[in-house]
Amino acid sequence: MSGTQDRPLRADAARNRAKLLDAATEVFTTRGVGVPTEEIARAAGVGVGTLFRHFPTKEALLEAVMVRRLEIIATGAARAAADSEPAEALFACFRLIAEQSVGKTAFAEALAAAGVDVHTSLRAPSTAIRDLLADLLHRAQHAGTVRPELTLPELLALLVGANAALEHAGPTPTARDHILTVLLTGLRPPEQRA
Amino acid sequence: MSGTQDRPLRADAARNRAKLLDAATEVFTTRGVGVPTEEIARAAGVGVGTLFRHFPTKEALLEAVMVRRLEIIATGAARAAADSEPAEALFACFRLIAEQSVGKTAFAEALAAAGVDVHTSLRAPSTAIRDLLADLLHRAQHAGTVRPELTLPELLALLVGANAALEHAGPTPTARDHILTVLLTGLRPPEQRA
Amino acid sequence: MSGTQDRPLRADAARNRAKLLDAATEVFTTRGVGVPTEEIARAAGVGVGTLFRHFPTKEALLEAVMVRRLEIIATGAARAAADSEPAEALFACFRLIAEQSVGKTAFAEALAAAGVDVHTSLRAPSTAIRDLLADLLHRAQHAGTVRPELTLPELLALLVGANAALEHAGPTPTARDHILTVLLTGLRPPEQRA
Amino acid sequence: MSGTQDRPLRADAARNRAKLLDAATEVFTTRGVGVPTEEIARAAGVGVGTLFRHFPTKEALLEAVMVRRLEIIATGAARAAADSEPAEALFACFRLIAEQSVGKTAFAEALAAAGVDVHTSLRAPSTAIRDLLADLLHRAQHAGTVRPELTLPELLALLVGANAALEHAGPTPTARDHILTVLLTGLRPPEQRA
DNA sequence: CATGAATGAGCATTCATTCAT
DNA sequence: TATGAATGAATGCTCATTCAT
Repeated sequence: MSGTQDRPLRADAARNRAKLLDAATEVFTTRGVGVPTEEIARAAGVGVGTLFRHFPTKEALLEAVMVRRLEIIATGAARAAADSEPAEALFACFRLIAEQSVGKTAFAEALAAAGVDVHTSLRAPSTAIRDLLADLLHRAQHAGTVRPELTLPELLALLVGANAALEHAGPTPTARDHILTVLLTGLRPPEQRA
Repeated sequence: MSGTQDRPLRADAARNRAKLLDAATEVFTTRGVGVPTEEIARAAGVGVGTLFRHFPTKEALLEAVMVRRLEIIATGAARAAADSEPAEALFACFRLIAEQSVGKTAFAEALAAAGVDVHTSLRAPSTAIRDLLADLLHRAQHAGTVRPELTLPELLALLVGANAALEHAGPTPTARDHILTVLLTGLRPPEQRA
Repeated sequence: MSGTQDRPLRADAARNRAKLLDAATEVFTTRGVGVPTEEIARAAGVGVGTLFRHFPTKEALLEAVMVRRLEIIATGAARAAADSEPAEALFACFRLIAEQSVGKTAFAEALAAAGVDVHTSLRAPSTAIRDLLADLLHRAQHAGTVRPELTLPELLALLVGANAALEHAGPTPTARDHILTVLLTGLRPPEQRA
Repeated sequence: MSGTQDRPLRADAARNRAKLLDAATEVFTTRGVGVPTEEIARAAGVGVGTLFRHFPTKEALLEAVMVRRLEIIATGAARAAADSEPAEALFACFRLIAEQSVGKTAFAEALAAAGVDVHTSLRAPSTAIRDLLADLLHRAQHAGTVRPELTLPELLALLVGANAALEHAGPTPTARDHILTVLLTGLRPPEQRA
């Protein structure tokens, strides 16, 4: 269930991998993708060597960070899809993505890639999300709660846009609400009202 | 009226400056901000030395590129504001910004900065845009054609979002239209219809 | 007791640091302060990266070289002061400095700085030297073996001058002796004779 | 009378040459030999192009500056030699050189070169000085007013040393006097007194 | 296996010198 | 002829990646 099957991974090695992933997420998020690998290693409390043992490349590390985020989103999105009616679930997805992407335009780019090419390890989770959204979109359109002319790629683009807008809006809840309201209202067909 | 008063600039020097600005815009846009300065110089058909004579720093060059974009937007936005009623003008601004920002998340960040700090030379044009949008927003809200609870920062965030969404959507006109429609419809107050 | 407390430094790292210091001393001395850092790295048999890991700046490297020289001088001067009577000790200092400064006007400048500002790490050893010389000067003047009107700054200037003269005189022992004799005789008060 | 015979040099060209020489002397002296050529051109109130028309190389300019200094010294030294008895004339030379060399160890190096190789244009004036000093030295030694064992190279080295010492001592007249007194006294033979 | 020192290609920037205006 | 813009080799420094300890 967790990607490629390497041998089980010794307890401490697994711990280090996790520490690295956490540190990388934190550091990439707050200080950008430009930070030296050494910083990340330091933040994780390990040496660079260890970092490179777990992730053969800086890019691989970045990828792993993104995979994890995508998995969280996929899980959340699946839950939302099960619990609510389609348009509400879509709303929930916008929120989820926005939350997972705080401070992370670079991440949006990755999500963006969901529509096109991606590094292999991103394929699985992003396809999952994509399929789920496709399903929600169709169902909502059938239910007449989302504009019928919207295509999946357009919806993905809007998700990326939502992410960017919320990232730029900062943490104020009111602002975030207003922005999401605009987007969500816009998604509904003309004869509907929120 | 246009910043620091340098001497008029010799004909060829001006030509080179322009070539550099064009090349930088192109290269930064298509290949990101990470490209070596030498690439840009080469693309402009000049030596690195020339680049640095005109822009003392890579950052300064980036800034100049952004200033130019902001100025184009400001001009276009002003024209739109004069020609149409407020909500339509706002619509026009979304388009303008999206067009000027093709392939340019970094640029969106700059626009974003319109709301916060900026390098001095970005101040003027971004303030101009900001003021114009503030005016349009107020007028549209008075006219009842835009949701009354929206604030200027929120509108700016939505602009950034629109930019990101359109950038990700690619050049297909239909997709772009659908996306803008969603956003614009969402901006209108509940009792209005597009 | 020797400045900033870094961790003990791994064996090979220490070896490289030493190699760098030696190479830098040699290269700076024979070819001037203008040599590219790469030359120094090559001379030390390491990569540039290593050089910059040990000394964050070219200037820092130069400083380290000077600190070492000053420390050697300080040690030797202290020994001389303990062993001989003041005027003789002063004589010994002139020699010491001249030996440590072969081919090194830049170094003289550093010593010069003993009288004025200096980078922090040069402070300690240069102050030590300065204090020692101050003491020797006073004692010699009390003993009536050095001109009473001479001040410490003047003595330092003469040291710098001795250094320059000997550097220019080259290695011939006779010439060096003659020069030192002139200087030392000059230091004695009128009613004394060498 | 002024080195290589180029065609007479138009009035304004001559003026520019002079301005450049003055500016270079000033700038090299106060800010070191490292200053960009453009600075010097600016200080002279001309363009770089003009600088390079007059002096084909930065080094050539530096050389010209030194030649002029050497000529001044040579002239002064000649006058001193004519006016006073040998030891006094030597004293005068030390002063002269020190004055011409304010802030200029680099210059001392050049003078130093008087004893060895030199760029061709420095040959003439430095030889003149050298010959003059040789003559003064011999006469003084015959008169018994300078140590008999001193050779010309040693005297030159002492001049360089004097220059360095005075440069380091700064402008205070007392200090300069004390230093010169030490040196001059040291030059006298044991049985003499100042 | 972890560590952190070593490596060196890569990059921004400077500056002596040339050449179009 | 004077000007100052253009040139590009050279330099100090960084950072992903490797490897000895």
